[in-house]
Order: sequence, then structure tokens, then C-alpha cells
Amino acid sequence: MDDQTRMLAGLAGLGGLSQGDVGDQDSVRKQLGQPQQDIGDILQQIMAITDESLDEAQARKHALNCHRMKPALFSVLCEIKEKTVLSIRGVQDEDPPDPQIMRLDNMLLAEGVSGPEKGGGSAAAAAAAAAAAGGSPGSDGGIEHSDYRAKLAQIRQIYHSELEKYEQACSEFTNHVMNLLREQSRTRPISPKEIERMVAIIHRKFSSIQMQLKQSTCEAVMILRSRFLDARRKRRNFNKQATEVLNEYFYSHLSNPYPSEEAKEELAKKCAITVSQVSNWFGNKRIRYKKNIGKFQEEANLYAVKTAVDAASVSAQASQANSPATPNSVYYFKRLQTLLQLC
DNA sequence: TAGCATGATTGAAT
DNA sequence: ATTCAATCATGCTA
Repeated sequence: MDDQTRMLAGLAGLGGLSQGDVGDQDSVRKQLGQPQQDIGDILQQIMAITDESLDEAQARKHALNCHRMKPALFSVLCEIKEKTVLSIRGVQDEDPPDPQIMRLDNMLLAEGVSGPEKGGGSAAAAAAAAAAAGGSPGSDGGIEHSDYRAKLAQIRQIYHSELEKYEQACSEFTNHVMNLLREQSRTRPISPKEIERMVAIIHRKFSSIQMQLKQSTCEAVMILRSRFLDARRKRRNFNKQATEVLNEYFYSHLSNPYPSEEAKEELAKKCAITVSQVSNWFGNKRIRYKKNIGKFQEEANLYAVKTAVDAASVSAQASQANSPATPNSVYYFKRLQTLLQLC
């Protein structure tokens, strides 16, 4: 202990310590068990260093660096620093992962911007396109879809290159600071723990930059998506056969034109459209029919006749299969067909 | 090109 | 979650 005390006085005089490093005078006093007078002397010597010539200071610094007790002294000083200044600063050492950055990460992952190559993002986009794209699947949506994928890939590329730059800058800066601190640790007490803590602080600062990058990438994806959704508004009329199937169902269930989920699925299959398109169609049809029954009367008659013809056709075929058709049934069937043509 | 037709979207109501 | 009603945006046709 005596050795250390003596060295502290010498060290202070040599300018190897900053006032900050000596820091908490009470702690030092307690640690070293010296009267206040000694501390005063040390501080005076520190203050006096500015009056010394550069050569003198350098010489004394060199002498200090070569002192055999230097490592021991520095370790004591590091301990004091740990117990005082750093323990106050470094309370929130390992903070939990930021929820916002986690949200952004999840979104980027879901959109296929981050994460494994060509992952869920394009698949999700394809699913979205399939769910809401109009008309015949795979025909018109194809161009828009590939366009969307190309744009998403572009965003992905920019994101990754920026992320790489960020990581490079971060590690360069961290290395630089670490080297600096290691360098300084020769002349002032810096513990490895302190360096670690400094690295953590740097990473925290850099992560805010990373968050900005992630945020703007998310925004870009959202804009792209909204444009893509707008593009999907471009509708195509259903083909004639699909409209006929839907109308047939509608007019043959005019008293209750609300197809069940199963019926919707079957209609969707028959018309090669999605179930939600079937729902849309029935929603539109019901409201438009109700608003102007007169206008739809003709159409209603047409489909009523068509349904009758179909039914007659089925029954005629059935009776033909069982027994030879009666002249009457053939006559009515032909008349219905003529009527349908007139409509 | 105007005007109607039609599929999709949106917000409120149930 | 489904439906209604209003509305949008585009397609079709005279």
C-alpha cells in the first residue's frame, strides 16, 4: 500500500493522470488511507504540470510507464472508477431489444426485404395478388406482380447495401475507439470492462441510424404496396360464362339471394374467380337489383326461362333414358328453346 | 367522348 | 364476419 501511495504522488506529478481519473477524492483517501494533506499535494502537483517543460513532462511520463508498480496502481484506480463513476453511468448495461426495432425487423422479414433470399415476401405478395386480383388468375395480374417483385428486389438491394455500409462504418468506428482506448490505457487507467461499455454505447448510438434505415425501408415498401394495391383496382369484367352462372344462381334464388359459403365456393370454382369476388358480385347485384327492379325485369325473365329450359332439358334427357320421349314433352322443350332465343 | 355498366373498396350497421 | 350503401375507377358502347 505504501508503494502505491508514493507512486500516486509521483504519477500525479508526472501528469499521467487526469483529474477525472483521480476522480473521487474520498474514495482515493479511503483506499490509500492517507490524510487530506497528501491529496492536496497530489492535486497541486497535477496543476503544476502545465508549468513544466514538455521534455521534463515526457521524461517523467516515461519514468512512470516503466515503473514496476504501474499495473498494480492502474488496477486499483480502475477498481475505484468501477465503483464510482462507471457504476452510475452503466446501470442500464444490457437493455432489452428495442420493441420498435423488433417491429421493423418483423415487417422487413415478412415483406421479404430482410431475411433469407426470396423468402416469404414474394410469396406473401403472390398470395395477396391471388386473393384480390380480378378476373382470370395469372393472365392480367402477371405483369403487375413481376413489376412489384422487381421493385421489391430493388428496395431489398438498396437496404442490404446500406446495411452493409452501416455495419462497416460501425465496426470501423468501434475499432478506432477501441484502439484509442487501448492506447490511452497505457497512460490512464482504463479497464477492459470500460472499453466494453464504450463499445456498447457506440453500438447503441449506431443502432439509431440502423433504425432510421429500417424505418425508411419500411416506408418504401408500404408505398410500393399501396401503389400495387391501387394497380389491382384495375378491374376486368368477368367473362360471359361466369356472369351467366352467377345470374342463373341469383335469379333462381331471387327470394333469398344469399349463397352459403359452400355455394359461393362452388360458384367461384365454376366461374374461375375468388370467393370474395363472388361475394362482391352478389353484394353489387342485390343492391342494384333492389334499386331498380324494373330495369332487371327483362333479365330476370330471361334467366327464369333459361332455368326452365335447363330443367326441361334435364327431365327430357332423363325420360329419354328411361322410356321413349312423349310427343308432348318434346313439343314443350322446343317451344321453350324458341322462347329463349327470342329473349 | 359521354354516359352507362360493372367490379372493387370503404365505412357503418348488424 | 357479413351485408348494405355509397363511391371509385375502369370497361364498354353508341
